[in-house]
Amino acid sequence: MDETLRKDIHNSGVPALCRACEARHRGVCGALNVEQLVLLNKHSVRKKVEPGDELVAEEQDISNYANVISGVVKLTKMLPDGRQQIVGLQFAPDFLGRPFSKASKHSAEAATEVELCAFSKSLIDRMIADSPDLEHKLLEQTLNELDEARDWMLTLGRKTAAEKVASFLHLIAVHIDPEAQDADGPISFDLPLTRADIADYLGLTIETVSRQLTKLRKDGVIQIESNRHVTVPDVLRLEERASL
Amino acid sequence: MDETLRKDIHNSGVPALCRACEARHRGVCGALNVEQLVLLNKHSVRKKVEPGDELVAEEQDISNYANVISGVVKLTKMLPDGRQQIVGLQFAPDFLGRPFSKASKHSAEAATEVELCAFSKSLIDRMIADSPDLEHKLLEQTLNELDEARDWMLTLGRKTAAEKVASFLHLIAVHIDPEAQDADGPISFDLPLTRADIADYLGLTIETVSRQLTKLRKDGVIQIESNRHVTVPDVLRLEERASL
DNA sequence: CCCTTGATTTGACCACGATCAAGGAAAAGG
DNA sequence: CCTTTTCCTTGATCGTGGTCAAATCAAGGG
Repeated sequence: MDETLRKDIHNSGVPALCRACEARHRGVCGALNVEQLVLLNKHSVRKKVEPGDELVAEEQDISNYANVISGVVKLTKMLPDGRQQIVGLQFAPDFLGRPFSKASKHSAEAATEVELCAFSKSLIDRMIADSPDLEHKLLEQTLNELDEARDWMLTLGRKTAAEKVASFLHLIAVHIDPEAQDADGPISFDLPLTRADIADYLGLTIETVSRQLTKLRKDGVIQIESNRHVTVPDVLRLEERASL
Repeated sequence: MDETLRKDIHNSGVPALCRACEARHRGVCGALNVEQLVLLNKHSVRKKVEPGDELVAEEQDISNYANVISGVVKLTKMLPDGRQQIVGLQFAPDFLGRPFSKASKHSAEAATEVELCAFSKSLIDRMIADSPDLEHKLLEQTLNELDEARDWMLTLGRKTAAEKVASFLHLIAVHIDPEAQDADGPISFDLPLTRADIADYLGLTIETVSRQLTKLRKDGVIQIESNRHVTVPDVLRLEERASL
């Protein structure tokens, strides 16, 4: 009783769109009070973008930030001659943007269909300046991204192709279903990336990715249906293959 | 006149050790007021550690943070079977530590002789909690480290051995002498890492690193004296070799 | 239904970087 | 000083993963 009442009070004034939004619960918006939420909501817009759509180009000036509501965004970097590397994946409810810097150091592109909640950089920058809670939340997310980036450096620098592909599948499995970490039942999910994207994420070619997936399938570590849907009967076996 | 007077006032009360400290000017201590500086100084201790000394072990609980005063610290991760990857290098006046997490996700080891200014985690954590400026500074450093990590992922995933070694030399050159970025005169420096460390940073073997250094030397891109001292006559040529 | 288009798989071959092995050079210790 | 140890270089050979090429599969569109 009291419980529900308090919840109502707490939600009163919260913009409708925010109420069910993951960004409000686990993302940066969780650091905002009702007043700030209303203000931000007034200047934000929901967008749906298609796979392949570019959100921010490398070196481009940033005018907007966004929260990922659903889907997967890939952050990529390119060498002058065109070789490409995916340097990060952002899932809901990650914050998308680079505070305190005018230009982005990498490009951001929708890997799947993506829903965004976009808002102006200047407004957030102002809110950051006078809301320590928001800055704290950003620091936490950034530290987590740094940890993930460094984990991935180990994968890129020292693992074999077979281990890289297994590591990738494990990473996706865990991100799609955080419970999968230590579940012993089978888990299954759709790959959010094409073979070409997977190759760019792992520093491999698509042929090698394909061959290693086939190998995992033939060895019974995974099942693949229609190229995108993957089932992992035993996460522990996958982890072994990934040298985790 | 007025200038120097103000400076005196500004420095009055500042602990002697901090006055000439880089961490105070470019590092996190720059975000502290005199009072905080005095408090921190009272609970901090300068240490000198030798190359190879381990500062923080992987998975170990963290009880201390530190500023790097001089020298280079390498952050490393290891696979169960012993393969190792350096996931970051910290130079003065970088902050060393992982706020908001009990255990470290990587090990930290002195690559050269290193001077540290160490202080207790709990004190800093409390100072962070009520000093938005400090948290802001930490966020900035973390964002920069994230950018660097992602830059390096491109190097690890997509560059050839030759390009990796050139990229490493360029990175060190720029870190030792930030002006080197666009200088056209020759620059020279001591390598802070052994061949083995360079290999671990680049995801290569020491043999390959050695061969590529020899190649760069024979091609006149660099000169090497007594294995550690490197001279780069033309930074632009090095950048070309690094595919920057 | 067939044709087009793009994504994925598979095969044959090759090269880059790893591995194995030895020798040389520089620093450390007696 | 010479010895020992560590670090670095160089050479010979091997194998993983890249390259090139073709076949197969899946999804729309006419």
